[in-house]
Amino acid sequence: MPELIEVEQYREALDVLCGGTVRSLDIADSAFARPRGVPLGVFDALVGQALTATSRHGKLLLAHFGTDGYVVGMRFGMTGRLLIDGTSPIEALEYASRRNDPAWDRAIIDIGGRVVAIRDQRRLGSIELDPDTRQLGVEASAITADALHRVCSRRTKAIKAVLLDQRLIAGLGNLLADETLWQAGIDPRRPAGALSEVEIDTLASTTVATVQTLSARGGSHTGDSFELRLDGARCVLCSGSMTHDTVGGRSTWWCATHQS
DNA sequence: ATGCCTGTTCTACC
DNA sequence: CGGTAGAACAGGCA
Repeated sequence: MPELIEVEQYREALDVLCGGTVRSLDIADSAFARPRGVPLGVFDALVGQALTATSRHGKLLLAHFGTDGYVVGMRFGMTGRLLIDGTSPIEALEYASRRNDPAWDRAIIDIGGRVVAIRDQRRLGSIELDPDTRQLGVEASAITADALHRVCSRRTKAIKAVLLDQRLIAGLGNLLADETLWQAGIDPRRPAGALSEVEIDTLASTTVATVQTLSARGGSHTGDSFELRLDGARCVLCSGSMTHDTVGGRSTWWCATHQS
């Protein structure tokens, strides 16, 4: 997605509309709604409800409506953007088309006359009424060493796979995970449970710092290792050679020298 | 033309 | 229970 940094930008844009009332809600593509097969009519309950607050859990953007506790969850897949009156806090996503076609608007909500749209070329995002946030793990942007220790403890799968598992840690995507491990000097293939206490401490604080730094820079693609994601690249920290393989099911780049 | 891509979810299998 | 691999979803770009 849009990783948590981008979704937070979407949340801030949406938050401006708090106080407005839903005039209409249109989901253009029924396949975009979750859970699969849910009748689109359930979303009609939102019409007439006021947007009271916005929040975010990992990559899930939550819009809270009315006094009855309606919550709309929005996911943005690989190429989803949030637009308000046709403009988005993120004009173009890495790895997405530079085209910007209104035909890709999968859900449109009129809140107090302002038009909120989820524009998603690839349709890997979704919208859901009252999503179950208990399925999501600890928020990555504020993860503590204790929380990371609990998540890694006795787990045999690769640390990169743990960082990406939204049920364990919510918010990190492929770029943030690679950048964090690169900054922390940890090999993405290491079994999570084999990390030392010191490495867990380092990884937790590096995760928080990386999210903070890249947020200030403006996106998940602004990490110091992002430009090293190509064959033959040399690590800018130690001049070791960058390695590319699949880890945790995702394309992974790391420094063969200083990440151990 | 083939492979690749900031994601999630499902099945099959060990 | 834990974990892995592959496919599916989908579409544009190098």
